[in-house]
Amino acid sequence: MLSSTAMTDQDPFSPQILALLDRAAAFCATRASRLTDTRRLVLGLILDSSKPVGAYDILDHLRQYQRNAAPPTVYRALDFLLAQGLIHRIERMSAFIGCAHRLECHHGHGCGHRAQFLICSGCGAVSEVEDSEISHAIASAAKKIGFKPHQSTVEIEGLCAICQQG
Amino acid sequence: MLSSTAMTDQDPFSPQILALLDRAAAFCATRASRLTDTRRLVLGLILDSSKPVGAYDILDHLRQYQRNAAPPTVYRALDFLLAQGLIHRIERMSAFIGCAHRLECHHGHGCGHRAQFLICSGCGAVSEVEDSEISHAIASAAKKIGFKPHQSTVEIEGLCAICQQG
DNA sequence: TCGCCTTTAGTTATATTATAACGACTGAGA
DNA sequence: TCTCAGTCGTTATAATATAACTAAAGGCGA
Ligand SMILES: [Zn+2]
Ligand SMILES: [Zn+2]
Ligand SMILES: [Zn+2]
Ligand SMILES: [Zn+2]
Repeated sequence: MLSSTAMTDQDPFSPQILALLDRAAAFCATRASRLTDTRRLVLGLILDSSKPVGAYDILDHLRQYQRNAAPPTVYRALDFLLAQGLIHRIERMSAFIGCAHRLECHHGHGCGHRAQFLICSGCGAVSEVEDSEISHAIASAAKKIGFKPHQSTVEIEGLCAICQQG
Repeated sequence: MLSSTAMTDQDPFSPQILALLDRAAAFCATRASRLTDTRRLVLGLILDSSKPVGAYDILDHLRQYQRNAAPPTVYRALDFLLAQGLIHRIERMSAFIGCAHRLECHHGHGCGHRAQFLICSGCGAVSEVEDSEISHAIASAAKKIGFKPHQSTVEIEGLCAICQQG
Protein backbone atom coordinates (compact mmCIF):
# COMPACT_ATOMS: atom_id res chain seq x y z
CA MET A 1 0.00 0.00 0.00
CA LEU A 2 1.01 3.58 -0.40
CA SER A 3 2.86 4.75 2.67
CA SER A 4 1.35 7.85 4.14
CA THR A 5 4.57 8.63 5.95
CA ALA A 6 7.09 10.77 4.15
CA MET A 7 4.42 11.68 1.62
CA THR A 8 4.51 15.23 0.35
CA ASP A 9 3.55 16.78 -2.92
CA GLN A 10 7.21 17.21 -3.72
CA ASP A 11 8.55 13.86 -2.71
CA PRO A 12 5.98 11.21 -2.11
CA PHE A 13 8.21 8.22 -1.59
CA SER A 14 10.01 6.51 1.24
CA PRO A 15 13.82 6.37 1.22
CA GLN A 16 13.61 2.71 0.25
CA ILE A 17 11.52 3.44 -2.82
CA LEU A 18 13.69 6.42 -3.66
CA ALA A 19 16.71 4.14 -3.70
CA LEU A 20 14.97 1.80 -6.12
CA LEU A 21 13.99 4.73 -8.31
CA ASP A 22 17.59 5.87 -8.41
CA ARG A 23 18.63 2.43 -9.57
CA ALA A 24 15.90 2.51 -12.19
CA ALA A 25 17.14 5.88 -13.43
CA ALA A 26 20.67 4.55 -13.62
CA PHE A 27 19.43 1.49 -15.46
CA CYS A 28 17.60 3.64 -17.99
CA ALA A 29 20.66 5.79 -18.47
CA THR A 30 22.60 2.73 -19.60
CA ARG A 31 19.99 2.11 -22.24
CA ALA A 32 19.67 5.68 -23.47
CA SER A 33 16.06 5.73 -22.35
CA ARG A 34 14.61 8.54 -20.29
CA LEU A 35 12.95 7.95 -16.94
CA THR A 36 10.96 11.18 -17.01
CA ASP A 37 9.18 12.63 -14.00
CA THR A 38 5.85 11.04 -14.87
CA ARG A 39 7.38 7.66 -15.59
CA ARG A 40 9.36 7.83 -12.39
CA LEU A 41 6.26 8.75 -10.41
CA VAL A 42 4.25 5.90 -11.92
CA LEU A 43 7.06 3.44 -11.23
CA GLY A 44 7.28 4.71 -7.66
CA LEU A 45 3.56 4.28 -7.13
CA ILE A 46 3.77 0.70 -8.40
CA LEU A 47 6.83 -0.16 -6.33
CA ASP A 48 5.16 1.35 -3.29
CA SER A 49 2.33 -1.16 -3.44
CA SER A 50 2.45 -4.60 -1.91
CA LYS A 51 0.02 -5.83 -4.55
CA PRO A 52 -0.43 -5.34 -8.25
CA VAL A 53 -2.20 -2.09 -9.03
CA GLY A 54 -4.61 -1.31 -11.82
CA ALA A 55 -4.03 1.51 -14.28
CA TYR A 56 -6.89 3.55 -12.89
CA ASP A 57 -5.71 3.09 -9.32
CA ILE A 58 -2.39 4.47 -10.47
CA LEU A 59 -4.21 7.31 -12.16
CA ASP A 60 -6.06 8.20 -8.94
CA HIS A 61 -2.81 8.38 -7.00
CA LEU A 62 -0.97 10.13 -9.78
CA ARG A 63 -3.54 12.91 -9.76
CA GLN A 64 -2.40 13.91 -6.29
CA TYR A 65 0.79 15.10 -7.95
CA GLN A 66 -0.31 15.83 -11.50
CA ARG A 67 -3.69 17.43 -11.51
CA ASN A 68 -4.31 16.91 -15.20
CA ALA A 69 -3.19 13.31 -15.54
CA ALA A 70 -5.46 11.29 -17.82
CA PRO A 71 -5.61 7.64 -18.89
CA PRO A 72 -3.06 8.10 -21.70
CA THR A 73 -0.66 9.62 -19.18
CA VAL A 74 -0.68 6.39 -17.21
CA TYR A 75 -0.78 3.98 -20.13
CA ARG A 76 2.14 5.69 -21.83
CA ALA A 77 4.20 5.43 -18.69
CA LEU A 78 3.19 1.79 -18.27
CA ASP A 79 4.15 1.02 -21.87
CA PHE A 80 7.55 2.52 -21.29
CA LEU A 81 8.13 0.70 -18.01
CA LEU A 82 7.02 -2.60 -19.53
CA ALA A 83 9.36 -2.10 -22.48
CA GLN A 84 12.26 -1.47 -20.10
CA GLY A 85 11.35 -4.54 -18.08
CA LEU A 86 10.90 -2.46 -14.95
CA ILE A 87 7.38 -3.70 -14.36
CA HIS A 88 5.25 -6.69 -15.31
CA ARG A 89 1.62 -6.94 -16.26
CA ILE A 90 -0.40 -9.59 -14.46
CA GLU A 91 -2.82 -10.69 -17.13
CA ARG A 92 -5.35 -12.33 -14.85
CA MET A 93 -5.71 -9.11 -12.89
CA SER A 94 -5.19 -6.46 -15.58
CA ALA A 95 -2.74 -4.98 -13.10
CA PHE A 96 0.90 -4.06 -12.84
CA ILE A 97 3.67 -5.00 -10.46
CA GLY A 98 7.29 -3.95 -10.09
CA CYS A 99 9.85 -6.38 -11.44
CA ALA A 100 11.56 -8.10 -8.55
CA HIS A 101 14.67 -8.84 -10.59
CA ARG A 102 15.32 -6.06 -13.03
CA LEU A 103 16.94 -3.69 -10.61
CA GLU A 104 19.16 -6.42 -9.25
CA CYS A 105 20.16 -7.82 -12.60
CA HIS A 106 23.82 -7.56 -13.53
CA HIS A 107 23.66 -9.63 -16.69
CA GLY A 108 23.83 -6.61 -18.91
CA HIS A 109 21.58 -5.06 -21.54
CA GLY A 110 18.36 -6.63 -22.67
CA CYS A 111 18.43 -9.30 -20.01
CA GLY A 112 14.89 -10.43 -20.56
CA HIS A 113 14.16 -12.81 -17.79
CA ARG A 114 11.61 -15.61 -17.65
CA ALA A 115 9.42 -14.84 -14.68
CA GLN A 116 6.46 -16.67 -13.23
CA PHE A 117 3.89 -15.29 -10.84
CA LEU A 118 2.16 -16.83 -7.86
CA ILE A 119 -1.10 -15.07 -7.11
CA CYS A 120 -2.67 -15.60 -3.71
CA SER A 121 -6.45 -15.58 -3.90
CA GLY A 122 -6.55 -15.08 -0.14
CA CYS A 123 -4.57 -11.89 0.31
CA GLY A 124 -4.00 -10.75 -3.26
CA ALA A 125 -0.23 -10.82 -2.91
CA VAL A 126 1.77 -11.76 -5.97
CA SER A 127 5.27 -13.17 -5.84
CA GLU A 128 7.58 -13.29 -8.77
CA VAL A 129 9.87 -16.27 -9.22
CA GLU A 130 12.35 -17.33 -11.84
CA ASP A 131 12.12 -21.08 -12.03
CA SER A 132 14.36 -22.61 -14.66
CA GLU A 133 12.53 -25.96 -14.59
CA ILE A 134 9.37 -24.21 -15.71
CA SER A 135 11.21 -22.21 -18.35
CA HIS A 136 12.91 -25.29 -19.69
CA ALA A 137 9.73 -27.32 -19.70
CA ILE A 138 8.02 -24.56 -21.68
CA ALA A 139 10.88 -24.28 -24.16
CA SER A 140 10.93 -28.03 -24.56
CA ALA A 141 7.17 -28.35 -25.04
CA ALA A 142 7.24 -25.62 -27.67
CA LYS A 143 10.12 -27.23 -29.51
CA LYS A 144 8.27 -30.54 -29.61
CA ILE A 145 5.62 -29.07 -31.87
CA GLY A 146 7.88 -26.77 -33.86
CA PHE A 147 6.71 -23.61 -32.11
CA LYS A 148 9.22 -20.82 -31.64
CA PRO A 149 8.47 -19.14 -28.31
CA HIS A 150 9.13 -15.49 -27.87
CA GLN A 151 7.60 -14.71 -24.52
CA SER A 152 5.50 -16.56 -22.01
CA THR A 153 2.98 -15.79 -19.33
CA VAL A 154 2.84 -18.09 -16.31
CA GLU A 155 0.39 -17.12 -13.60
CA ILE A 156 -0.36 -19.57 -10.81
CA GLU A 157 -3.37 -18.83 -8.67
CA GLY A 158 -3.74 -20.42 -5.24
CA LEU A 159 -3.03 -19.84 -1.56
CA CYS A 160 0.20 -18.46 -0.17
CA ALA A 161 1.84 -20.05 2.86
CA ILE A 162 0.36 -17.46 5.23
CA CYS A 163 -3.20 -17.71 3.92
CA GLN A 164 -3.17 -21.50 4.21
CA GLN A 165 -2.93 -21.14 7.97
CA GLY A 166 -5.82 -18.69 8.43
CA MET B 1 -13.65 -18.66 -39.11
CA LEU B 2 -17.38 -19.18 -39.22
CA SER B 3 -18.29 -21.42 -42.09
CA SER B 4 -20.83 -19.86 -44.41
CA THR B 5 -21.78 -23.27 -45.72
CA ALA B 6 -24.65 -25.06 -44.05
CA MET B 7 -25.54 -21.87 -42.24
CA THR B 8 -29.23 -21.16 -41.80
CA ASP B 9 -31.19 -19.33 -39.18
CA GLN B 10 -32.45 -22.63 -37.90
CA ASP B 11 -29.28 -24.63 -37.88
CA PRO B 12 -26.14 -22.64 -38.29
CA PHE B 13 -23.53 -25.33 -37.80
CA SER B 14 -21.71 -27.88 -39.87
CA PRO B 15 -22.23 -31.58 -39.15
CA GLN B 16 -18.81 -31.68 -37.52
CA ILE B 17 -19.71 -28.94 -35.06
CA LEU B 18 -23.12 -30.48 -34.49
CA ALA B 19 -21.44 -33.71 -33.46
CA LEU B 20 -19.29 -31.86 -30.95
CA LEU B 21 -22.35 -30.07 -29.60
CA ASP B 22 -24.08 -33.38 -29.13
CA ARG B 23 -21.15 -34.63 -27.12
CA ALA B 24 -21.19 -31.44 -25.09
CA ALA B 25 -24.89 -31.94 -24.37
CA ALA B 26 -24.25 -35.51 -23.31
CA PHE B 27 -21.38 -34.36 -21.11
CA CYS B 28 -23.58 -31.77 -19.44
CA ALA B 29 -26.28 -34.35 -18.87
CA THR B 30 -23.83 -36.43 -16.83
CA ARG B 31 -23.26 -33.43 -14.60
CA ALA B 32 -26.87 -32.40 -14.20
CA SER B 33 -26.10 -29.13 -15.91
CA ARG B 34 -28.22 -27.77 -18.73
CA LEU B 35 -26.78 -26.90 -22.11
CA THR B 36 -29.59 -24.53 -23.05
CA ASP B 37 -30.18 -23.21 -26.55
CA THR B 38 -28.24 -20.02 -25.95
CA ARG B 39 -25.32 -21.81 -24.32
CA ARG B 40 -25.25 -24.35 -27.10
CA LEU B 41 -25.28 -21.61 -29.73
CA VAL B 42 -22.44 -19.75 -28.04
CA LEU B 43 -20.40 -22.93 -27.75
CA GLY B 44 -21.06 -23.70 -31.39
CA LEU B 45 -19.91 -20.24 -32.46
CA ILE B 46 -16.71 -20.68 -30.46
CA LEU B 47 -16.02 -24.18 -31.77
CA ASP B 48 -16.66 -22.96 -35.28
CA SER B 49 -13.78 -20.51 -35.11
CA SER B 50 -10.21 -21.40 -35.87
CA LYS B 51 -9.05 -18.69 -33.49
CA PRO B 52 -10.09 -17.45 -30.09
CA VAL B 53 -13.08 -15.14 -30.31
CA GLY B 54 -13.91 -12.14 -28.19
CA ALA B 55 -17.17 -11.84 -26.29
CA TYR B 56 -18.42 -9.06 -28.52
CA ASP B 57 -17.56 -10.98 -31.68
CA ILE B 58 -19.66 -13.79 -30.30
CA LEU B 59 -22.39 -11.30 -29.56
CA ASP B 60 -22.38 -10.03 -33.15
CA HIS B 61 -22.77 -13.54 -34.51
CA LEU B 62 -25.27 -14.54 -31.87
CA ARG B 63 -27.52 -11.68 -32.89
CA GLN B 64 -28.07 -13.35 -36.24
CA TYR B 65 -30.06 -15.96 -34.35
CA GLN B 66 -31.21 -14.10 -31.26
CA ARG B 67 -32.18 -10.58 -32.15
CA ASN B 68 -32.22 -9.31 -28.57
CA ALA B 69 -28.98 -10.82 -27.34
CA ALA B 70 -27.03 -8.43 -25.11
CA PRO B 71 -23.64 -8.57 -23.36
CA PRO B 72 -25.03 -10.42 -20.31
CA THR B 73 -26.47 -13.04 -22.63
CA VAL B 74 -23.01 -13.85 -23.89
CA TYR B 75 -21.15 -13.50 -20.60
CA ARG B 76 -23.62 -15.76 -18.80
CA ALA B 77 -23.16 -18.42 -21.43
CA LEU B 78 -19.38 -18.01 -21.27
CA ASP B 79 -19.42 -18.31 -17.47
CA PHE B 80 -21.35 -21.53 -17.76
CA LEU B 81 -19.11 -23.01 -20.45
CA LEU B 82 -15.98 -22.06 -18.50
CA ALA B 83 -17.39 -23.67 -15.36
CA GLN B 84 -18.08 -26.87 -17.29
CA GLY B 85 -14.60 -26.80 -18.75
CA LEU B 86 -15.99 -26.72 -22.28
CA ILE B 87 -14.08 -23.59 -23.20
CA HIS B 88 -10.99 -21.72 -22.05
CA ARG B 89 -10.29 -18.06 -21.70
CA ILE B 90 -7.06 -16.82 -23.26
CA GLU B 91 -6.03 -14.08 -20.85
CA ARG B 92 -3.63 -12.30 -23.15
CA MET B 93 -6.33 -11.91 -25.76
CA SER B 94 -9.46 -11.53 -23.63
CA ALA B 95 -10.88 -14.20 -25.89
CA PHE B 96 -12.35 -17.65 -25.72
CA ILE B 97 -11.49 -20.95 -27.34
CA GLY B 98 -13.06 -24.38 -27.28
CA CYS B 99 -11.39 -26.93 -25.05
CA ALA B 100 -9.53 -29.41 -27.18
CA HIS B 101 -9.70 -32.09 -24.53
CA ARG B 102 -12.93 -31.84 -22.63
CA LEU B 103 -15.10 -33.59 -25.17
CA GLU B 104 -12.61 -36.43 -25.51
CA CYS B 105 -12.03 -36.85 -21.80
CA HIS B 106 -13.15 -40.14 -20.29
CA HIS B 107 -11.68 -39.60 -16.86
CA GLY B 108 -15.01 -38.86 -15.30
CA HIS B 109 -16.51 -35.92 -13.47
CA GLY B 110 -14.59 -32.81 -12.65
CA CYS B 111 -11.59 -33.81 -14.66
CA GLY B 112 -9.95 -30.42 -14.57
CA HIS B 113 -7.01 -30.66 -16.87
CA ARG B 114 -3.84 -28.61 -16.89
CA ALA B 115 -3.67 -27.01 -20.28
CA GLN B 116 -1.15 -24.68 -21.81
CA PHE B 117 -1.63 -22.48 -24.84
CA LEU B 118 0.68 -21.61 -27.70
CA ILE B 119 -0.34 -18.36 -29.34
CA CYS B 120 1.04 -17.59 -32.78
CA SER B 121 1.64 -13.89 -33.25
CA GLY B 122 1.82 -14.48 -37.00
CA CYS B 123 -1.53 -16.05 -37.74
CA GLY B 124 -3.35 -15.73 -34.43
CA ALA B 125 -3.87 -19.46 -34.10
CA VAL B 126 -3.83 -20.91 -30.62
CA SER B 127 -3.06 -24.52 -29.85
CA GLU B 128 -3.84 -26.19 -26.60
CA VAL B 129 -1.43 -28.73 -25.17
CA GLU B 130 -1.28 -30.75 -21.99
CA ASP B 131 2.36 -31.02 -21.09
CA SER B 132 3.01 -32.87 -17.88
CA GLU B 133 6.57 -31.56 -17.58
CA ILE B 134 5.24 -28.03 -17.39
CA SER B 135 2.52 -29.01 -14.93
CA HIS B 136 4.99 -30.81 -12.72
CA ALA B 137 7.50 -28.00 -12.85
CA ILE B 138 4.79 -25.57 -11.79
CA ALA B 139 3.59 -27.79 -8.97
CA SER B 140 7.15 -28.28 -7.82
CA ALA B 141 8.03 -24.59 -7.94
CA ALA B 142 4.92 -23.74 -5.93
CA LYS B 143 5.66 -26.39 -3.33
CA LYS B 144 9.18 -25.00 -2.90
CA ILE B 145 7.82 -21.79 -1.48
CA GLY B 146 4.85 -23.27 0.36
CA PHE B 147 2.31 -22.06 -2.15
CA LYS B 148 -0.75 -24.22 -2.76
CA PRO B 149 -1.68 -23.92 -6.42
CA HIS B 150 -5.27 -24.13 -7.47
CA GLN B 151 -5.20 -23.23 -11.13
CA SER B 152 -2.61 -21.96 -13.53
CA THR B 153 -2.44 -19.95 -16.71
CA VAL B 154 0.32 -20.74 -19.18
CA GLU B 155 0.28 -18.78 -22.41
CA ILE B 156 3.25 -18.94 -24.73
CA GLU B 157 3.45 -16.35 -27.47
CA GLY B 158 5.64 -16.90 -30.51
CA LEU B 159 5.59 -18.25 -34.05
CA CYS B 160 3.94 -21.48 -35.12
CA ALA B 161 5.72 -23.90 -37.44
CA ILE B 162 3.87 -22.60 -40.49
CA CYS B 163 4.49 -18.92 -39.80
CA GLN B 164 8.22 -19.53 -39.31
CA GLN B 165 8.49 -20.47 -42.97
CA GLY B 166 6.64 -17.44 -44.41
C1' DT C 1 22.16 30.80 -30.67
C1' DC C 2 19.23 29.09 -34.11
C1' DG C 3 16.50 25.91 -36.54
C1' DC C 4 15.24 21.17 -37.11
C1' DC C 5 13.74 16.89 -35.69
C1' DT C 6 12.39 13.30 -32.36
C1' DT C 7 10.38 12.21 -28.17
C1' DT C 8 7.28 13.19 -24.71
C1' DA C 9 3.11 15.00 -22.85
C1' DG C 10 -1.75 17.36 -22.80
C1' DT C 11 -6.34 16.90 -24.17
C1' DT C 12 -10.64 15.17 -25.87
C1' DA C 13 -13.13 11.65 -27.36
C1' DT C 14 -14.04 6.95 -28.03
C1' DA C 15 -13.35 1.87 -28.21
C1' DT C 16 -13.36 -2.48 -25.86
C1' DT C 17 -14.34 -5.63 -22.20
C1' DA C 18 -17.25 -6.83 -18.34
C1' DT C 19 -20.77 -6.50 -14.58
C1' DA C 20 -24.75 -4.70 -11.58
C1' DA C 21 -29.44 -4.78 -10.78
C1' DC C 22 -34.07 -6.00 -11.23
C1' DG C 23 -38.00 -8.18 -12.99
C1' DA C 24 -40.10 -12.09 -15.59
C1' DC C 25 -40.34 -16.74 -16.98
C1' DT C 26 -39.68 -21.80 -16.55
C1' DG C 27 -39.64 -26.30 -14.78
C1' DA C 28 -39.06 -29.50 -10.84
C1' DG C 29 -40.67 -31.02 -6.88
C1' DA C 30 -43.33 -30.43 -2.09
C1' DT D 1 -51.13 -25.22 -6.37
C1' DC D 2 -47.16 -23.16 -4.29
C1' DT D 3 -42.56 -22.40 -3.89
C1' DC D 4 -37.88 -22.35 -5.02
C1' DA D 5 -33.84 -22.44 -7.89
C1' DG D 6 -32.16 -21.54 -12.18
C1' DT D 7 -32.33 -19.07 -16.37
C1' DC D 8 -33.08 -15.19 -19.25
C1' DG D 9 -34.49 -10.19 -20.92
C1' DT D 10 -33.44 -5.60 -20.33
C1' DT D 11 -31.29 -1.35 -19.08
C1' DA D 12 -27.69 0.91 -17.34
C1' DT D 13 -23.06 1.39 -15.96
C1' DA D 14 -18.32 0.04 -14.55
C1' DA D 15 -13.62 -0.95 -15.73
C1' DT D 16 -9.93 -1.22 -18.92
C1' DA D 17 -7.58 0.68 -22.94
C1' DT D 18 -6.62 3.37 -27.23
C1' DA D 19 -7.12 6.86 -31.24
C1' DA D 20 -6.09 11.20 -32.85
C1' DC D 21 -4.51 15.61 -32.74
C1' DT D 22 -1.93 19.43 -30.67
C1' DA D 23 1.66 21.41 -27.97
C1' DA D 24 5.80 21.44 -25.46
C1' DA D 25 10.38 19.89 -24.41
C1' DG D 26 14.84 18.18 -25.33
C1' DG D 27 18.87 16.78 -28.27
C1' DC D 28 21.84 18.08 -31.89
C1' DG D 29 24.19 19.87 -35.69
C1' DA D 30 25.01 24.40 -38.30
ZN1 LIG E 1 10.67 -9.53 -13.33
ZN1 LIG F 1 -2.11 -14.97 0.82
ZN1 LIG G 1 -8.80 -27.77 -22.43
ZN1 LIG H 1 1.11 -18.95 -37.16
